[in-house]
Parts: sequence; structure tokens; C-alpha cells
Amino acid sequence: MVSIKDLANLTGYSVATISRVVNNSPMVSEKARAEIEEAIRATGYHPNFIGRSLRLSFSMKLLLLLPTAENTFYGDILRGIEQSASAAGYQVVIGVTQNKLEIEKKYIEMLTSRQVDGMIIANTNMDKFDLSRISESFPIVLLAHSMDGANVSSVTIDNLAAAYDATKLLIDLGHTSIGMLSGRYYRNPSIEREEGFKNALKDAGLPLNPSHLIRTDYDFNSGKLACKKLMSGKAPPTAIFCVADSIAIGAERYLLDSGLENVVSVIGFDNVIESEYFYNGITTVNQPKYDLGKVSVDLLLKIISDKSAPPETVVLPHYLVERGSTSKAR
Amino acid sequence: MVSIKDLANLTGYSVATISRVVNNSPMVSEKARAEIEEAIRATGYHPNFIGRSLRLSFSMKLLLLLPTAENTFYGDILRGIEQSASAAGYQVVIGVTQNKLEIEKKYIEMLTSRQVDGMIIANTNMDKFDLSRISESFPIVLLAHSMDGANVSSVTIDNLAAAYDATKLLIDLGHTSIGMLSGRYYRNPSIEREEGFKNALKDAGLPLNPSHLIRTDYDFNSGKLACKKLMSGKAPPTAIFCVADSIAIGAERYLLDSGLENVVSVIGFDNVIESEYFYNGITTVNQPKYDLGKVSVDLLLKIISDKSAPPETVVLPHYLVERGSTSKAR
DNA sequence: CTGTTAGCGCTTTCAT
DNA sequence: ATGAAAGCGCTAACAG
Repeated sequence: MVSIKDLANLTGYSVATISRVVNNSPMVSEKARAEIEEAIRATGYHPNFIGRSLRLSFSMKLLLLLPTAENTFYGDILRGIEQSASAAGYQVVIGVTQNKLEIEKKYIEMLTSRQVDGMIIANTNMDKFDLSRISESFPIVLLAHSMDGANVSSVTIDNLAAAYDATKLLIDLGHTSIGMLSGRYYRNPSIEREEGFKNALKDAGLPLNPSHLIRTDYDFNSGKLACKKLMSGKAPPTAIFCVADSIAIGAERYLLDSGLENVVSVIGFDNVIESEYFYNGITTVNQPKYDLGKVSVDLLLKIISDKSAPPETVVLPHYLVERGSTSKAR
Repeated sequence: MVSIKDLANLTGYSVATISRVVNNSPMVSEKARAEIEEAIRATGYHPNFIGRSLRLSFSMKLLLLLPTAENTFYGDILRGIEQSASAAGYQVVIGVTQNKLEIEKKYIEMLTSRQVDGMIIANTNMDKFDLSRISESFPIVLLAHSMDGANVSSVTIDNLAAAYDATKLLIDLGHTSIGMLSGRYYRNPSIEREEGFKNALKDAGLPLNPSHLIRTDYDFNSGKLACKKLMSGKAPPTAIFCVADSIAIGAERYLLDSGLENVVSVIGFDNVIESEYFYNGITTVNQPKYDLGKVSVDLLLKIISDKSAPPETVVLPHYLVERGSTSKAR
């Protein structure tokens, strides 16, 4: 591997001059620049970024931590992230944790060991103490979720209000027996959405049958199974609020298979692309995915440039998208 | 930021001893180890991986280049990659190119500038010359596709045979008017699958109506639109081979909306999770996603450890998965 | 068991 | 316009 020193020996210039042409410094004669550029071409020299990072003590890289690679929810988010990051000259790399704490810790090390300048976390298995401690010394922001009691920046929607709105839609449609398919892990988005759900019922004077609240995983099959369980009870609900579109799609699939699609309404969460085209469409609450990504980066960059800035939470607006999976109670 | 030198000053030991305890070298007294570990805890020291990489000249990192983050096709692939990589002590990071050459080049730089030790490319906008040149000096392997004339390693299925098999299934079902929704970009998988398709028709003595071959993008909406176009011709086919499940799902959606789902058969490609649950299921050809990922890493690691090894292509088996979207011609 | 030291590749200050 | 040299944080060969 040819280094800057090799180039110096080869051209007769010093490493300083080589460095200057590599970095487009104007303080180089035309002659030197031409000769050195020629040598670079001839040798196939590529600057070693590691040496550069060490010297400069930053990498111009951001790490995005994702729980899984197969959720279309992150497509637009990533576009927003990429947009903002590249505009600022940063490059983004992704780490997928498979929801395993041990893998997550390895990626956290990329931050603490100075391989990346900051990190956006879409989902974490760490607790508020871990998170606060890391946030104290390193730039991180939580994306599309927050963590109670953690001293860390985040950009998210108002999950409680959004869940309230979703449930309210069902109520306004005349439904009085409403169930919820929530998240299995006791994490913030699920907690907040459950709370919004319960508040809406309470405000409408509607009871919550305890067997109408089921917690499950964030995927199609889990949603399908949970819905089956929900509908197999003695007094099944006529409407279901799901904590995520993937669950809602699974639920709708079960209803379709049971010929129940016209009698029970389903509303999801996220407004993921599939919810648009599954059957007659899944009614859902939209998260501003692109902006969530964009604003996360903006906030992260701010933290990077001012490490002493206090954590900050920014809340973005949500809205309901009505499609075929919801209809008036009969 | 506390460095190894700070720790040396603080504890009275030399940097060498600090380094030894950080790297779990056995040649350290219990006393020293205890004192140093205590100091590490107290100061919140994290080894700087950049310094380490520079010294060691490897990063124990692999880069996976993906065209997009929203294709569930890559979920299992990534699991296979992660499995093999972590077993070998490597960490994997992902770069998403959004199908833009300019973004792709930035990620390639992570390889050429020594930030990662090797790269797996799931999709590229580079040509065979670029690719060959990079492959000459840096460890790369192409995943789930190959490139004619490029001197580069790849792990893939036999796309031609797979497409042949898929088309043959339609023929065996009695269909004689068969269309294809292919990829818009003139890339290898599409080329090979078109060829397999044509070969199957030819071997069965079936004509290909030129208007029955439409090239489109790899997504739901494009598939839907292309199907509409296909079915709006004067002599629409009774069966359609799609180059990807996403396209097949879009096509099936169109057929469903037009009440044609029982008269025209659809077969997709990839066996992505959605094809299992969309309507009555989409018949498709399975790619061994997990193994594709796993074997890619194994091959890449081999290249890393022996840079002079010649490029190698490994072909993994495929098979057909019959579901509700295909039925006998009537 | 521990310390000294060179050097990985690079940027940048300070001279010239 | 160019070069010499220091130093970013780390590891490892060598000496003791």
C-alpha cells in the first residue's frame, strides 16, 4: 500500500506538499500539483483515512443504529438522515442490532472509540442509566422514541396524543368495544401509546375489557396471532388499535381470512408503505419519517459542535390517514 | 478525552502496561491490573480505535453496500452476514447508496482509505472496469448478483436456471401466453432472468409477444402500473413472470383490483416475507438469503487473508415456492 | 513483569 | 511555495 511518504520519495517533494495537493490547498505551484497528481494516478494512491482521523480527531461519520434491516419504516427516515448529513459533509453508516444488547454495545463502541463522531439511535435495549452516561460524553440522539428519566436528546412525535387521536377516530366511528394490540417490550412508544389509548376510552366513558389489550411483537405474524387471540375471546371488540402497521396488517390478514374484515375496524401506526397497498389500505397515523431523520441529524450536529449543550427534545407533528380498514360500527 | 498516556501518568505505570491490561495480555501482575482497571473505570477511559487501527493496519470491520434500506430481501441476508462476521470477530456496518453512484463512491472510499477491511456489494452502479480495478487492490465480493466480464468474486444463485424454472412452472400449468415484468436497469440479474424466461418459452415452442415483455422498477407501484399496461394490450397474457416479488405483489394488486386474480397467474422472485402473506400468497422462486449472506462473508474473509487469491464465483441452489397466485390455465 | 521507544499515515505550525 | 518536525493514540519489539 502506497503511503504519502512513498509519494514524497517518488516525486522528490515533501509529505507536506503531497498532503497539500491531496487536500486541495491553494498554496502549491502548478508544477508541483501536476507532478504529484500524476504520481497519485500512477501509483493508485488512496489517502489513509485512519491516519487522517487520528491526526484530526474526527471522522465526519455518523452512525445510525437500527433494530432490524427489514422494516420499511426506516426507508424515508434514512433519506432524511442522508440528506442532512451529506449537506453537512458527513457520511452515515448503519449498524443493525437485531435487537440484541450485545450487538448494540459493539456499535456503541464505534462511538466511544472515536470511529464515528455521533450516533442516532432508532431503538435501544439499554436502560436510562446507560443512555444518560453515554450521552454525557458522546453525541447521541434518540430517533422516533424517547426515554423517561434519561438525560438524552430525542426527536419524536407525541405518541400519547397520536394514540389518543387514533382511538378517538374509532370512537367517532361509533365503536364502543375497542381492543389494542400493543408492543411486547415495555418500551416508551408502547407505553405512551397504551396511555393515549386508555385516555381516549376514559374520556369517552368507554370501559376497557382487560382481555382486549394484548402485547405482542412488532411483526406481521405476531399481529396475526394476537388478533386471532383477541377475536377468539367471548366478547371480541369491533375495532382494534395497533401499535404498529406491521401488527395491523397481520391483524387485517386474520380478519380477512375469517371474513370479518367488514365488521371489525383496524387502525395501525407509522404509515409504512405496505399499509397503503394492503387489501383496501390500512388506516393509520402518519409519522413524519423524512423529517424525523432530517431533524435528528440537525440536532446531532448541533450537539457535536457544542458538546456542552443540554439535551433537547423536539416533537414533530403527526396526522391520521384514513383508508379502507376502518368503517362505521354497525 | 483521556488517552492511554493520561492513564500512564495517573497510575505511574507505562503506556505499555496499560495497553496490556486493555488487551487482556496475561503478562501483567494482579496488582497492576487491578490498579489500572480501577483507573480506567474512574476516568471513563475508552481505547481509541483509530489509533489502534492505524498501528495495526486493520479495522476488523466489513462494509455492506445496499441500494436501499426498505427491501425486506436484505433482512435474512444480513442475519447470515452478521452470523459469519461476528464468529470471525468482524463487525459489519452498512452503507445505503439510494442507487446513486456518487453516494456509492463515498462508501467505496471507506474501503480504499482503509476504514474497513472488506466490502460486500449487494448492488452496484459501477461498471465492470471500475469493479475489476477495485477488486484488484481491495477485498470485495458481489452478493446475489454477478457482473459479466468483471474480474471479481461473487456469490449468487443461477438466475438463468431459476427464471427458466419459474417460467416452466407457468408452462406446466398449461399457460401458453406468458408475459414478463423485468427490471428497468440493464443489470445482470434482469438480463439473466430474461434469458431464462425466453429459453423456457423457446424450449416449449411458445412465442413471445414483444409487448408482453415490460421493463420496470423494482417496487410495488411500478409493478402495479406495468401490470396494468400489460393487461391493457390487445392480447394480454394469462400468466406473468416477475423479476422480483415487489413487482409481483404490485401486479397481483392490479389483478385483484380488476377482478382478474383467478384468471391470470403471477410468479415472483426472491421469496421475500410479504409474498407469503399478500392475499393468497405469491408463488415465487426462493433465493437462499441467509446462506447468500453467510457465504459472502466466508469468501470475503478468505480474500482478506489471501489477497492474491483469484476471484471466485459460488453458486447457491434455488427452489420454487408455490402459493395462491398461480393456477392452471383455463 | 514492566518500561522505552519506534512508527503506523497524516496534518499543520513554523521556518525558510 | 516548500520542507522539517511534532504529535494524534496505540502496539509491539526489545531490553531489562
